[in-house]
Amino acid sequence: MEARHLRYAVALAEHGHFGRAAGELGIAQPPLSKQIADLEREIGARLFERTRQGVFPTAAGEAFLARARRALEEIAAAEVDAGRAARGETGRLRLGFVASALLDPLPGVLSRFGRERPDVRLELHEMATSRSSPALIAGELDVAITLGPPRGAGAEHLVSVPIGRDHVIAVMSTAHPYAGQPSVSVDQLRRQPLIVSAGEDEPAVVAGLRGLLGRDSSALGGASVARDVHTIIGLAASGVGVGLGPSRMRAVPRPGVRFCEVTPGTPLPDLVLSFAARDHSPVLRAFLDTIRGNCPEVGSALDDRLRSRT
Amino acid sequence: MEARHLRYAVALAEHGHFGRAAGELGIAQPPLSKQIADLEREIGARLFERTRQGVFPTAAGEAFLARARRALEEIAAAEVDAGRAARGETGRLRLGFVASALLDPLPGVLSRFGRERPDVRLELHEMATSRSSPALIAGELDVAITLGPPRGAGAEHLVSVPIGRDHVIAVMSTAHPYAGQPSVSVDQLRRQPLIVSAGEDEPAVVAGLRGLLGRDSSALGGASVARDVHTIIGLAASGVGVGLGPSRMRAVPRPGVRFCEVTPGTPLPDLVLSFAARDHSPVLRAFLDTIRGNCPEVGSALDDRLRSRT
DNA sequence: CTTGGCGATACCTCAAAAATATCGCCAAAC
DNA sequence: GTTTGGCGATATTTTTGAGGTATCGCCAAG
Repeated sequence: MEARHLRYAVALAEHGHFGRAAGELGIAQPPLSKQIADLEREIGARLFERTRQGVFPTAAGEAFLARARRALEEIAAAEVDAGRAARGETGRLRLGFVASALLDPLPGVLSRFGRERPDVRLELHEMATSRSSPALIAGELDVAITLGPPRGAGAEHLVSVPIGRDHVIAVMSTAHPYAGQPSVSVDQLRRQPLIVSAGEDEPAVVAGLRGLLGRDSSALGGASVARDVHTIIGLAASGVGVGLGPSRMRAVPRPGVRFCEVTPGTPLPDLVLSFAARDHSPVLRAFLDTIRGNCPEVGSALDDRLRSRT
Repeated sequence: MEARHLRYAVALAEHGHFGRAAGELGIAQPPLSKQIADLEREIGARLFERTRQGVFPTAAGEAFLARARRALEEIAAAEVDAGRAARGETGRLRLGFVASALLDPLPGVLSRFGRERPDVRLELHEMATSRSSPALIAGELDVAITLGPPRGAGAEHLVSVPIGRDHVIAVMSTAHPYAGQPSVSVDQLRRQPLIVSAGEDEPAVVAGLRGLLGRDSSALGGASVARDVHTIIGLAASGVGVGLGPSRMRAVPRPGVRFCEVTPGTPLPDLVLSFAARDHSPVLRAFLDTIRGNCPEVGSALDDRLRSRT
């Protein structure tokens, strides 16, 4: 049995007349008669009662038509759904990201993506840089935002693009003596109680600080340690000391604190976006477009990477 | 889009291999490749990813396949449902009947029909003989059991068959003086307080009784009147008098009463089954078969009527 | 009795589904 | 390195069957 039989039976039931139903279907009457006859032979039962007053479904016909209409709806929906999925309007995107990405690029990216693709299910997983690459390679994530490019086995199957430069800045209470300065120097920092992030979560930031303060970083030894930037800012605001962290911290709105550049400027690992080179999913594509629109630093690097992948 | 495309796509997804899917479908590989290509062109999106490791659905393919499977299920169900409806295994039967039919043929008929056709929805309507025929003609009933054949406008479009003869019998308490007799005579009845059914519900029975007792039926004038046979039997059991009613009363199980033939024997109108001559519904057909099996008096009369109708 | 409308039938045409043969590609084996 | 084998795509032919035209048979209305 073919979808044609369903369409013809439904049209015949709607018009109650072979000639008019055939006209509506864009065919002549004899083929319609034949197709209905074939259908009835296949079912093994008369589906329509032909009378002078018109053509009416039998009980078997009614049972058939109910199913036929639903089948046709499913077929139409199959075409629509597949098209929407192909255009990336529906589907799922599993995003792994380091917590600091939540400060700067993610809020804008996510809200914009959610507006542009309301029917895409976003699955967000905050995770350390080191866990993202294996998850991408294993197919457990579709896209990841990490600190620095992915490494480890299978990293060559990933495409990655820097989406945000970063460097160390200081944060302190507005009441702090240095708060009036445009920037603070390393020498000044050495004389301060410092607050830094925990090494395990963001080893790159800690390494950057060590580089900044010099090998003899006795100051770091006595620093307070916080697990995320919100805590660093909170401690700095309460006057415990001067906080050090990624420039991304500026995105946290908080009265009573001041952010300062640190001299000399000390770069931190880039925020990097990566995904499987073989993934051509349209949802991923749409997400990359959103990233490009929201991260000015991306530029044409992403297009280059997309063009050169397998 | 045709059902063929759905079947091919589902088979391809199941086997992950063009050649094997084609084999399973009973076609060669090239036609399958072409049909899938056509389908993808119609949808406007690639539905399957061809890799060295096998053929896998894309996101669009998954969306399509989910709908396709449901559509195919509906199509299969359409065939099954239509077949079942055509064989009268499902559907609806609206039966109008006089109350006295509930005494004798209906209990057996209904329980047997319910066992044989568990998925047919039975709609039972107790109604007076005079209301059944119009309801049949108007299409509000599928079949009716009446006292005597249908009359009135449109009755010629009905087929009717007697399914049970009937005559007047008496019922009395086992303590009654006549209870030991094999039968009671009209003369004996004239000397008794009588209990008869109400005229409006079963005028035919009352007419039969008047004929039995003679024109000068003063006895009837003073009779007690009950609206149904159960009341007649109940009153007779309590010794109020002798009840008169259709022989069908015997079917009511009740200790403490005795049923007697009345001499001379007085016929009552036949119980008649009728239905629309143009109704060829298989459910009706099945019901007629059950009637035939349960009512020995029907014999071949029903077959004759079925054969001769339009 | 005739006419007209409707569905079925007969027959033909042609599009397209499927079969056969072959190609191109890539990975694994030698 | 070359070869081989497996797989999907392509080219070409064959065949099926969907659809078109002409016509029939039937019945009800005029």
